[in-house]
Amino acid sequence: MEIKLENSPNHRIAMLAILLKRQIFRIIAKNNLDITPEQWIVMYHLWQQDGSTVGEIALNAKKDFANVTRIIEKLEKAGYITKRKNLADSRSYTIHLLPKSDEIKKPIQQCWKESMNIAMEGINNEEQEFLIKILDRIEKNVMQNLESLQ
Amino acid sequence: MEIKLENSPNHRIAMLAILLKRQIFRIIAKNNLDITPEQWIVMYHLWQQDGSTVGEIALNAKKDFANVTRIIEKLEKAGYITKRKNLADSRSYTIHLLPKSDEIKKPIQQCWKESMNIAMEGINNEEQEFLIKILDRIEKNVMQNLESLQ
DNA sequence: CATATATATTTGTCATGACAATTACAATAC
DNA sequence: GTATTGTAATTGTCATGACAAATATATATG
Repeated sequence: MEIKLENSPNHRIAMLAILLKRQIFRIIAKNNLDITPEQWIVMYHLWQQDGSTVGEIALNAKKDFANVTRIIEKLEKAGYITKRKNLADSRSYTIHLLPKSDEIKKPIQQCWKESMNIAMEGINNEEQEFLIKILDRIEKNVMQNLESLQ
Repeated sequence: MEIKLENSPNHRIAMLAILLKRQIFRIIAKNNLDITPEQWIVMYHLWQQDGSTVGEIALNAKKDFANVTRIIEKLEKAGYITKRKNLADSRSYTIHLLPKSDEIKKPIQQCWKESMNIAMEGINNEEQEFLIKILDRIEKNVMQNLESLQ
């Protein structure tokens, strides 16, 4: 049986993700904010838990350690965060927000909301919750599989 | 009101897409197939419509023209496809599948199915259809917005 | 027909994803 | 306490996404 990509949830999720990324990217650009969506996601995790290590951020954000290293490099150059030697384990660093990060917190959240509102137009709360629940289950399936491969 | 990324459908879709990409990537690698998921998507569109132009593929796959150009370059080097001057419009080229593409069609579809089965475990047809329908609606919202920005 | 505008593709550059290899330090085993 | 193994972070390399700029050819306008 031939595969139909249009009917494949995996593919549809992947493709929609690209479109959503494009959308938030343009909204951020339109607002002249000097940050990318992925950089913002790292900052978000720091807002939840300032002083996290690179590894903790990578695990939370389900990102590759190497990529988080490089995102942090850029955020550091931009003056949003700073790295300190971890006293508890000198292999690692703790990452800390700097005051400049406050400046973009609200505007970037506004961008996020704008993107959400566009994407979710006409989709009611009940449907959104159902969607999140299914995505949860798929994510669990995939995470379990990825972990079993290591 | 603070944003919670865990409850944001946009973010959950984007993150799940990364995990799904990682999964199909590893399944393809495990099977020693010399192709990437994105390269396969371009081939898929050619299987639907051999002789498409770069632009047609980009539109169908909702990809950036520049990126499709480079994916096609790689597929050409790998011997899966070939480019011919478009007689109807000499600015463009038509892209054609070569016999070698047949060799990977079945194995790569098998990888795709394996990835689907893992992701969709425990999620019944009705739920999958509901999911696709909601994704459809979100995609329409986002596409409409992206087009209005041009 | 000549000029202006539009379109198809390519090229350049940066950000990020994947994964492998490396480095530095920690923890464990003996 | 030294050797082995494990872990945190980094670096290298490639694929692909985004977008801007360049190139070649078509189309439209006068």
